[in-house]
Amino acid sequence: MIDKLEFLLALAREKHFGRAAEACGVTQPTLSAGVKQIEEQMGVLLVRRGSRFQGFTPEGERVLEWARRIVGDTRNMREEINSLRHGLSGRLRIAAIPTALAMVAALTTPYRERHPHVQFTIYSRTSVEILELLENLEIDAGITYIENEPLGRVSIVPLYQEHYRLLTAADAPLGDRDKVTWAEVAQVPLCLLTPDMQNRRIIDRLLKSAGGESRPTLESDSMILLFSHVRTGRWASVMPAKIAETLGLTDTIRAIPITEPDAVHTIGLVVPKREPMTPTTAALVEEAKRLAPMLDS
Amino acid sequence: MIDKLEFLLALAREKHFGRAAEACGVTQPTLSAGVKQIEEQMGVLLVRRGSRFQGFTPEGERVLEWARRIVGDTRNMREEINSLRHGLSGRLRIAAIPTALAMVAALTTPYRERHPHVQFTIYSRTSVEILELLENLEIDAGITYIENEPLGRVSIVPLYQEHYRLLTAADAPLGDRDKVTWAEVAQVPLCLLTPDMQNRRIIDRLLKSAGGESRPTLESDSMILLFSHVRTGRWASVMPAKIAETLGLTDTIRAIPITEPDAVHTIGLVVPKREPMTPTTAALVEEAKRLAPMLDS
DNA sequence: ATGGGTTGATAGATAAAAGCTATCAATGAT
DNA sequence: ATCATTGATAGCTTTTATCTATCAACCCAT
Repeated sequence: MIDKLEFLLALAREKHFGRAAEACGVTQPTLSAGVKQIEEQMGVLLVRRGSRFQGFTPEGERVLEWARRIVGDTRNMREEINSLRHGLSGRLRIAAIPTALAMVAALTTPYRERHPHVQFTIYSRTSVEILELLENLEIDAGITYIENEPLGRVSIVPLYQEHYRLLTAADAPLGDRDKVTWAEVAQVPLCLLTPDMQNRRIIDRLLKSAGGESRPTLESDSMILLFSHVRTGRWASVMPAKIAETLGLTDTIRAIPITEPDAVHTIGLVVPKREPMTPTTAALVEEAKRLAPMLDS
Repeated sequence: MIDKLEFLLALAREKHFGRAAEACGVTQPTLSAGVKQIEEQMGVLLVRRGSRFQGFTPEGERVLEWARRIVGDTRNMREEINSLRHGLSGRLRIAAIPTALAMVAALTTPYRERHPHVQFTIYSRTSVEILELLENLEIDAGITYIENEPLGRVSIVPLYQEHYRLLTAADAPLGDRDKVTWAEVAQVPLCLLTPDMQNRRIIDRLLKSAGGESRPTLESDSMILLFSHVRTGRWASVMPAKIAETLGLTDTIRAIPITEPDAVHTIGLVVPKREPMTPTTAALVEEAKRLAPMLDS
């Protein structure tokens, strides 16, 4: 029965019987039969079909919601019992927005000290994708912007505020300043993240409200790429302070605080709201709470 | 898998492989195999055995906790989908303490007006039993004392305060009074519930703190029996006002308010704390909230 | 229109599992 | 010592799950 519910979850993610089957490690007829069996047990059609997958019926959406919970709890049970025997172990799957990647190490390093048998998988994803992954139980925790998160579905631990820096060569325009305003930054050609990233949209908004406009000369979804360009001394970029510091400043490249406003958005750890959590996730939340006061200096 | 978890729940209730199997509608070897299979999947012994059932291991207790949740959610899912198709239907199982039985009709009657296809099963149980039944998913709701309930496990809707009455013949001692004190009541020989009932223990406490002692001339676990004795005119009893009024007063039998203190304990509806609730249970909670202000007059 | 490519359903065979009956071994009580 | 209770085990049967192979509907591009 629980396996069948997993079929349903896979189908919701993949929106395709064949791929869902593959993801579950069964053949397509098996998955089809499984879905049909749930439908018979419930006495309702759950999937809208018509020679191809066309989404779920309203009843299907409800069953899906329950399935997420039931399947999730089953996994949590397994993990908890495992932890009782072997201490914390298993794999912790975390997704973070690119600008937060640099601080993940601040979380994983002390975690690993305490629980050496836990393994990590870290994904770099957009904030929207992170929420989807959380929904679908594909990750255990996300690190992302915590403003306007749908409370009730997730638990949140605030970690730090994003302070922005203008990264530029010391001999470039504005390169000699101790601080700059967003209005000034708007005059400089920038390397920025692609517009599907929330960080980029935030920067766009800040530039716009300072009377400027966002016309980046270069876009990428990789912070490394942006930084490597800045490092040549010929490009400039805007990055959160945390990642700018981590990437390492040379004497020729400066990270200049941008003010008015100084900090706007908060980054936090986001985990599925479910009591009790898995022991590994609970430990991560503990670690985040421990870490938070040390970050926001 | 879920069936196996149900085996475990049955075993926890029945504390006996044979009876648990019967309750699940399978044979004893089948249930034994099911339990063993979960143990293998978890990699831990869950049940302490030794030629007979000896309870659960610590891991077993944890699995049991999860099993309750998972099995409960599965049932809730089924019921919710059913409701989407047929409107509210099914059976609502409620247990109430004896002194609250009289007011159950105030809940079920308007409920039935709104949802005619829902059937009821009402049990008369002690407050302790009610909590056990709730734990084991054997009832959907309880009506009991809500003081010192373990919050977190259950949701509570207060319904009314218990006001006590001395039931006695008009021509018996105290029979002519408009109100009496607990100290005075302590002087009268009474018919009371058996000491396993919380109501009795409450009355004992009230009598004791008024300097009296509880030496009932007659004990029973049935309110009907107590009342029928009072009705002969030769016995007296202490009952909550609600049930005294419902049982019907004659001109020879009076229900005299007992003061100092007047009311102490609150009766409420208690349902498993789980979001979302089954639609039938949610509707019952609604009904209780609607009813509560009308009761406490 | 028509043919190739995709998608999910169906049929038939086989393997896996779940369940039953019958029986046994261990334990406790009389 | 004997008997009753309780849960485990063995052997067999039925049911369920899954696979491979194939089909029908549909989409799209020519």
